[in-house]
Amino acid sequence: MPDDTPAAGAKTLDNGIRVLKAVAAHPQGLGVTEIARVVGIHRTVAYRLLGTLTQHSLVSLGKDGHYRLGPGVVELSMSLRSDLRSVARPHLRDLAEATGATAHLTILDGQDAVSIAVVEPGNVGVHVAYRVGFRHPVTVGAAGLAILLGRSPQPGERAEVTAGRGRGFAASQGELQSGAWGLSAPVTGVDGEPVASVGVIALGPLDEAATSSLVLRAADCLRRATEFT
Amino acid sequence: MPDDTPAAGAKTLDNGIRVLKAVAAHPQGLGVTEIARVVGIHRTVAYRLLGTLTQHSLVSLGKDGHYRLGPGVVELSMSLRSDLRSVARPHLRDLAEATGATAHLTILDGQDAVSIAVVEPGNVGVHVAYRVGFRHPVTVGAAGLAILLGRSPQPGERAEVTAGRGRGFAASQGELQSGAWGLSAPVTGVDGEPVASVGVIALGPLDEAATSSLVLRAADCLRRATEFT
DNA sequence: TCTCCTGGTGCTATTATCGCACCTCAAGTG
DNA sequence: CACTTGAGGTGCGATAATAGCACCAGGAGA
Repeated sequence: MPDDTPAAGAKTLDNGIRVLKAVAAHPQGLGVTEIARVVGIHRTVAYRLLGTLTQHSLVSLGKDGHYRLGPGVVELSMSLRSDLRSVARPHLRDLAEATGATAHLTILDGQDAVSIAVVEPGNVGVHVAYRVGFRHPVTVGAAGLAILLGRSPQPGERAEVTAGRGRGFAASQGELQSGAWGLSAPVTGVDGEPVASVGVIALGPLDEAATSSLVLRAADCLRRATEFT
Repeated sequence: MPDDTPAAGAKTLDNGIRVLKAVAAHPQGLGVTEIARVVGIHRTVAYRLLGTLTQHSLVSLGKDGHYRLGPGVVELSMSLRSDLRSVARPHLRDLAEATGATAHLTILDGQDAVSIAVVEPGNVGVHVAYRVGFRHPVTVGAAGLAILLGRSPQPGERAEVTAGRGRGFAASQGELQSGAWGLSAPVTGVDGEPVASVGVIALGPLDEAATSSLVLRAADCLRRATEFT
């Protein structure tokens, strides 16, 4: 279902990554034969690939003969944007506590927006559970739109982007999840290029005036905190 | 330095993963030539590999021509032990709040222990920053020792393991980090096999009686919460 | 017992990969 | 300004790694 990419430069690596993603997509574990069928490769090929992946702890073989994702992947993801993320975490925490909503840091990847850090408020009983690694089109939802705010105006862009550019933040309601309200602001890098966006998600309408000032302040802190790198 | 593994089943995949890890190890970004030198492969090989990795969003090419880790890796790590992790998070949060120390969930990978979830207390000014994905020998530190508690007695095991088996938890002091005190308990799976350990890390001596009961209770909750899977 | 499906393993034809030569471009350097 | 040096990027052939076959072993179920 994912990865209908026709071909890649390195076939073996490509197959290996597809195997890895197949394993990741099935938390309950997959056998060699199943993996081969899902990925569309020969059983023995999958076998070898899994061996290599196992050596790197990217997958691990359970006693039931099923492969599951291994601890190596979190070691990798650790260092992704560790600068941005570690800098962002305290600000996200403050943001979450102050607004009582789920705060998140989202970056751009191609045509998608991907959340890379989420902090949920501790003092609120019910809140939006926003997952780290959640991927969605950048043109949908406040988090994505905020990143587009940081870019120079594009022909054919959504009206919300053009409108939000003056305000400095983007707001959305129910675009990614019905009932969820979002408000995000862009974080630009040293050269003014869009890097990411910070924002909050709540289960109901947000006080735009109060929330936006908090979000904008967090975005500003992040921008200044990362401009030394 | 890492990965002195002589050979793996699939050479191309192996090289690709090495490239990925090399990129991960240098958050400031690496050029093609540098990557090739670090990994020990030809420049053009690295080039192709990076192309494939880029297609899968595992790495991304910045405007400065440097490759950095891409968002795809967090998507992968999302689903690692998502059952255990999502179940554990609220318990870790409780543990962190109750003890005022950093709570963590650690799993076994070969001869190493790897932390896969960490919750830091919110109401304490200074606390131990324990990183997700931190890897260390399983025979060092309370987190690793606790996992060994869950296993059947091994010849030559550390005295602390044998001693701790009666109490049901392991404690250590300054093994991984001088000044850090740890206390962990094993989480066993349905078949009694060691799955992981939960514990806390603090900057000073822990009240063993009070802390251990909290940690043991968290471990018990986890054990029961995961036995349906 | 027999069958069927699974995991696992040598082995060779074939195919993907490696590494060379080559090009472009930008930054130093005389 | 010409020259050098080092970077990224690309086409192509020989070679080496891989794909897929045949085959073995074991467990579940009929």
